[in-house]
Amino acid sequence: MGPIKRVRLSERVTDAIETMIAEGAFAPGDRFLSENDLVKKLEVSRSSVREAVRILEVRGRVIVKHGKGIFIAEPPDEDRDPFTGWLKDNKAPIFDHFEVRLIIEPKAARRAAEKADDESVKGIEKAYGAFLASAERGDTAAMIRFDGEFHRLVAKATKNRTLYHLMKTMTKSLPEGWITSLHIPGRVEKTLGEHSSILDAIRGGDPERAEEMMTLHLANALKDIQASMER
Amino acid sequence: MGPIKRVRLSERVTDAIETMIAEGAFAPGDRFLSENDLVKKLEVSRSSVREAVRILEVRGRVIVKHGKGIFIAEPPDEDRDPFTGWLKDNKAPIFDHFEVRLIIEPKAARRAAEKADDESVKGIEKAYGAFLASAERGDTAAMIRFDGEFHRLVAKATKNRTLYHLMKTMTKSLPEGWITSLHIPGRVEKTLGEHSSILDAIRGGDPERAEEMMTLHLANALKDIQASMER
DNA sequence: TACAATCAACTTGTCTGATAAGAAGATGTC
DNA sequence: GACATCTTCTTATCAGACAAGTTGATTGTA
Repeated sequence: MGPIKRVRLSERVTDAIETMIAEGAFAPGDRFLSENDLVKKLEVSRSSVREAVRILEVRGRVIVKHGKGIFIAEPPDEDRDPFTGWLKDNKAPIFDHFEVRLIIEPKAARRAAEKADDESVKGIEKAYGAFLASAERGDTAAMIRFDGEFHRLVAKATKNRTLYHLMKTMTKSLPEGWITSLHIPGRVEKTLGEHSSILDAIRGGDPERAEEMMTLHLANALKDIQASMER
Repeated sequence: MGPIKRVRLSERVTDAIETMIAEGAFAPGDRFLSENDLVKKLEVSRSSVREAVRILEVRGRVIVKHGKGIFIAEPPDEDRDPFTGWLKDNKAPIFDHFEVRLIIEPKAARRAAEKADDESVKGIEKAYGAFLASAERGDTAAMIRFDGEFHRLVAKATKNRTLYHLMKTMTKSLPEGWITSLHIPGRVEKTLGEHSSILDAIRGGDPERAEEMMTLHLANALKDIQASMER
């Protein structure tokens, strides 16, 4: 074990406050504890509290108003960045999103079938299982999560970390429409079947089929989304 | 005119410090003035200075080290997304980088040949011309820039903004090795020839050839880099 | 001389206690 | 009821102290 990291008191106060907020006792817009309350509660000096509050203010977690108090800020649009940020700001047309994924993912599946080791396969199986379980209890939010996880792990199995991180970004900022796609009648069942085929191909080391199945999967999903949008 | 905005002293100190940094007397990594120096220079209390420094630290402009001082931070790599950030932090292996680009870019070139309008073609021609001019005067830095520009504009010509922004991210954070690739004897001339072929195919609306030429271009570049690394 | 321990002088980190100033409700006067 | 004042919250700033990390010079010793 290395030397323990000395952490500033003011930062521990920051953590403490963030924890309090995360615990849910305060809603955005609410007044938070005053500086003096925090001094008493956390038993630190006012300087430390003030520096902690400054930090949280810059981070956009609270808003401080002279004479009035400390207020909980609106939850910041998490994770701002050009690519991710752009995707979120512009609600990337779902067409564009699919066109890119239809280019990348079949090849990713191919490479995965060529290179995946036991551990990678196990991970993908687990994501598939989690998706299945979520589907059985009708938990759409969880399904979205594990669908993304499935695709990310396929990318990861290629051992190409650039590819993996790219897929991570793409699956974590999906365009509108994707969210509702799992509500399309039959889409969940098809997804399960298609994922299963992809998984089989990767497990069996069949690059050709892996690529083909991934293409099919994405093309089917796109087709269903298009159809549901036309109604 | 409305009521003037009361601005906290600590924020004015923040501005003052940022101005000092912007004026260029301090380079990234340099030690900045100490808290006491700032107290004397700006004639404010140490609390205000400390809060200002806290703000700048959270914003990533300075790094504070206990017992050592305040240091100018590396200019924040604007464009931070998990993907961009990861690329920069991890110096993506050049192999991974090329594998991904070999997947994406030929298809991008194909789509560009299908969809490019006159304006897009003109932009690509311009980037090609700028690369050529840079090559003639041996300006490698400019060549790298216009090479990236060429590839970005091809992606842009597809009208797929997701694809464009993705390519922007990739061409703006190139792995080690890329920079030196243009120093490989003959590489510049080959690049010019290959770019020219790609441009012709896009201009002529020949998707098949555009895809093929882009594949060739990237494969050749990779081959040369590999060869030069083995020496 | 070479080397190690000690010391002195910086630095940032934290605490205490004071005053200034904004905000808002209570209070008193008209 | 309308309005100015007062009180009591709040945050903002100040001043001065001491703790603790870092570094380089000084000193002591072999």
